[in-house]
Amino acid sequence: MRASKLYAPTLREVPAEAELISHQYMLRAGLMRRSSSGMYTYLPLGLRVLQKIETIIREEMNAADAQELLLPIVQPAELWHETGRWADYGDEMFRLKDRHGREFCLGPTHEEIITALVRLDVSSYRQLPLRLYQIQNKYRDEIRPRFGVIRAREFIMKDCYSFDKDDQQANLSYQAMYNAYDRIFKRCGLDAKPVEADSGAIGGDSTHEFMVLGEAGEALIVYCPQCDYAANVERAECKEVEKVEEELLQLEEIATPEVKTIEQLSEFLKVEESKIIKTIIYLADQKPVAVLIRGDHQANEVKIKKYLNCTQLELADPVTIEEVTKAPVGFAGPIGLDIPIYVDYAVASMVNGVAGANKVDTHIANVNIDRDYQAAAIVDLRQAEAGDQCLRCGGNLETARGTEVGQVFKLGTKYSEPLKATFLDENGKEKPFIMGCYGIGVSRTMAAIIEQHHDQDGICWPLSVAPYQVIIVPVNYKDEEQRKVAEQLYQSLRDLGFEVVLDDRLERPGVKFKDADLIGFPLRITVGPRQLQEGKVEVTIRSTKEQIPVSLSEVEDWVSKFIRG
RNA sequence: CGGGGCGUGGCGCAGUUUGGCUAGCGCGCCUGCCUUGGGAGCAGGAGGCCGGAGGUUCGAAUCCUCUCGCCCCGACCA
Repeated sequence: MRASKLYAPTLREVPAEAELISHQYMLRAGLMRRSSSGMYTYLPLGLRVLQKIETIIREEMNAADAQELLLPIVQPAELWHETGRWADYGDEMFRLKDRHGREFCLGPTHEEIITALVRLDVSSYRQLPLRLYQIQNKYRDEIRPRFGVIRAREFIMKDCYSFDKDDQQANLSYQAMYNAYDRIFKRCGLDAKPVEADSGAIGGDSTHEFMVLGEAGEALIVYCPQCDYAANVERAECKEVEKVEEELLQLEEIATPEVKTIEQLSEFLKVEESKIIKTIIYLADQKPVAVLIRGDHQANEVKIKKYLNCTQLELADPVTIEEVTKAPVGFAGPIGLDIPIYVDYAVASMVNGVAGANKVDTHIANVNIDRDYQAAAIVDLRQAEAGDQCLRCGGNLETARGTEVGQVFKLGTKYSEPLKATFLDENGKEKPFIMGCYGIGVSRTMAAIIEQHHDQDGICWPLSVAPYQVIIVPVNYKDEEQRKVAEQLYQSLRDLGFEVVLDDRLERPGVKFKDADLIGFPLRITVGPRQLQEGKVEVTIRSTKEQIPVSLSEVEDWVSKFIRG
């Protein structure tokens, strides 16, 4: 490709819309442009990167015995009614009607439609295991799209679904995908860490997320530096805490005018936040419940939701709180509450804690479980944090941020049962498929790669996903000798099957170097008067900025060795 | 949905508070000269319904009302 004809409009300045490095570089390097909030056009260079990533995914999926197909983007509402997700998905689903008034959605995911397909055509255990995947656009009307392609409303995803006859076989599918993901991300040059995760609305009992660690990440994870335990904080379990043996003191009301937050209370009473009981009133499927968390801990709504087995969980509004506690917001406490009280382990082990008195401007000291209030249950309800003990080895957990690039789920029969997708087993017995689903955010992976491979000058693409492998830059394209050498090299490298751009623009060298760095070609071959005198050109490795003079007769070999090893 | 901010040429911005005459600047773009190892220089030029609608006024980018779009924080979601 000749740079003079390449549609890669680079920008010198950072567009105001971009905050993340990856987002900025994707715009500046001319990989993509925004069309509307959360929707992007991929320009030729961006598309080439996507295709490289997709090729890696296809190779590994095929190697794991998955077969590619292509499902429709527009899906009928009926299928979603069968699983109940037409209602559950809520505003995040893009919905539309055809001219007859029939309802459809733009697929946010494809479990329903693939299960409906397989139930038609697969009826015997002999046809299993079956693993099917596609690379497709997905649509989710995110409440707030952000970070460019990382949280977009239209995005590209590889999704794979496995159908097995029993748990044992399903575990093999899960493991095969898990291993394939490891290889895929490695080949993309990504350092992706598998972490235990919560299964969320998709459902299922076991799941791992593949996280690319970095400041830009939206998810918080905890990991153990001593063993290989790693989990999303939403999922990470916290240990039961042993009760301190201490004398129970008498309840004592304390006037705390205008003291409403844990921080203020700790300051006011000169008491550590860990001695304070935080009483949070939630509405779980519209019914009020109280959750007790230690003052210095964070409530984990995913855990709460899961334990209560409710579909909706939200903080109660001030009116409800006053109704339930008979006090304004800020003075809720467990004593005398007549709604179910769910107590976190850490609170259950507290002795003589401080809590709200359910009375305006008042708190109570020396609150103790069982003696002063009854728990509906004592469970793990808080968010894990740095310094917590590792459940596996007892080490001290650390936290990190991560971007989720892939997730693997064991679904069980969550979809096959309601959709009546069954087969006959060896004994002629009808059984629902044991399913799994496995996603990779392809467009997001591109951004994640940039997050991990860039410097102040631009992107440093790993060879495996670079839009082109080499750029040839004649310092002065008008110079006859430089042009001749550059053109010859361009020809011979392309003949050898390399992906090459020739920068034939009549720009000054600085402009061409800046663009080459920004776009991030792994190799740059500079054809300039200095080296040419000695019959050489200069090869620059983008990632290290290393400059190597190579004689003209050896360039092809050098490049070949670098790229093909 | 709540809070905050922004919409002025392709990109980045000034001008808006205190209305005023041809709406500016930098970058990019076009033409010519010149230059060619890290975003050169000189000269000339193209390009703007000031997001949109309505209103106030002799006069609106500027004031008022409504509306649309975009970004950030949060709630949300995986």
